[in-house]
Amino acid sequence: MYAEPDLRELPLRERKKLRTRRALADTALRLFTERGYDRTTCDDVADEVEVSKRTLFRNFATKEDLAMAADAELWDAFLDEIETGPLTGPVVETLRRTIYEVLTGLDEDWDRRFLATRALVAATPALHVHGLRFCATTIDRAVTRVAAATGLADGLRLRLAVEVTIAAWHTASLTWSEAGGPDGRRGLIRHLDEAFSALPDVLALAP
Amino acid sequence: MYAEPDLRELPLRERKKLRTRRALADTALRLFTERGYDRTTCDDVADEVEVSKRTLFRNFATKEDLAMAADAELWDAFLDEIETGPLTGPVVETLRRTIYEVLTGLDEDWDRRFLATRALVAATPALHVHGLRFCATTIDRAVTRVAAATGLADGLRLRLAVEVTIAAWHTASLTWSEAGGPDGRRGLIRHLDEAFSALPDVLALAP
DNA sequence: ACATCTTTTGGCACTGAGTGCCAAAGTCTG
DNA sequence: CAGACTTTGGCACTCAGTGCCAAAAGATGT
Repeated sequence: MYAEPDLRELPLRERKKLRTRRALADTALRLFTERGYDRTTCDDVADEVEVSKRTLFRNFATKEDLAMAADAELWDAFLDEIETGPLTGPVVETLRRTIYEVLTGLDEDWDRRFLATRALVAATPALHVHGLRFCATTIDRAVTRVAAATGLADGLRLRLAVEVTIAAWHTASLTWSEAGGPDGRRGLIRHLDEAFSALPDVLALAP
Repeated sequence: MYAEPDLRELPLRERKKLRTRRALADTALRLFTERGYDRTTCDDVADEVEVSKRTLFRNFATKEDLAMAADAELWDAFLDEIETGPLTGPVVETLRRTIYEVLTGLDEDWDRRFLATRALVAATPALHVHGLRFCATTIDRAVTRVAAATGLADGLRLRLAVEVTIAAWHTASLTWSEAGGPDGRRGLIRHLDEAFSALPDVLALAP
């Protein structure tokens, strides 16, 4: 569903639109990386793709969204999975499993783009925030979904569980990208394993 | 230090500047709440305070900062505390204690402003993100500081500890504000107690 | 192949956030 | 009160993002 079975089976119109969208995201990531996020305007990107600025902003609501398309793919897929898949067992464990499944189902090229995005974010304070945006809205929707599906009424505990999961994700993706993103998504999953297995002892962590 | 012993002891120039800053933040919070964040321009705020837009942006880097001045106060004080105070015992426990200390040391009026800010954020998707920004940059700086002070070299575990603390904070402040912010900061602290004491069992939370 | 309906695009003018610059005003020091 | 220093105002500017509508292009039925 998120792999890439979408190229030749769609009506021409949608195929073109999708191609434009990808060209925009790819070009943006490249230009932002080469010249810097702040020193690249949205017009630059639109020009390079030979598309009007208006079209760019119909595909991506903000410049940040344009830069973080890879993140959006991940979390969209995550929410899709959560809204359709089964939810049994401990919440944190379920969410963790879902992340793994989503990760392995993503586009071939996703690793590279995601890592490049991390580098870009690390170099761009203004973007730093928006990396969290996906996490935040995803948390909200995940909480709603999990509450509905499991009947867990304890809002505080449930939200805490989701937030802790995201904390683990966040930490893992950071350490992974700081290490240069070794071994693609398999490496990322290793860092996730590390983070999740570190969780139980975190409260006791002391100098 | 963050109470309010700053009114009559400062040179006139700084006193005025501080007053302008506060007027801007207060007026902004009021106008944003009354008319809505998106339907209030920065010029509106500047006009109301009878100050040029240029001055507004010398005091607050962005419109978001203007709206979330209360958050900034909290986290600035938190970082100050962390950079000067002692750091012994379990990291999460220390950070928790620091939050409590900072909370009790804040301005009289802080409760009201913070709660109003939460309501504003809840009503404004665009702001939703920036509430996390303080958390994020605070996490980074806190990690650095704690690492330096305790000699904890395990970046992953340390960051995880800080992130989990912030997750608890975030959850608590949300449930507190959703409950209408009962009992001011004492109520907030109760929610924090709840969140922190729920942490150990969160990994096992299941339907 | 053609007319028609629908979706997408381009281009333009506009709002609003945020910045650089410099002169004017205000504050501080002696 | 003079001169140093800081803050402010105002203007012109860049750039992100939007509303609008006409033109282009794909889809559909005959």
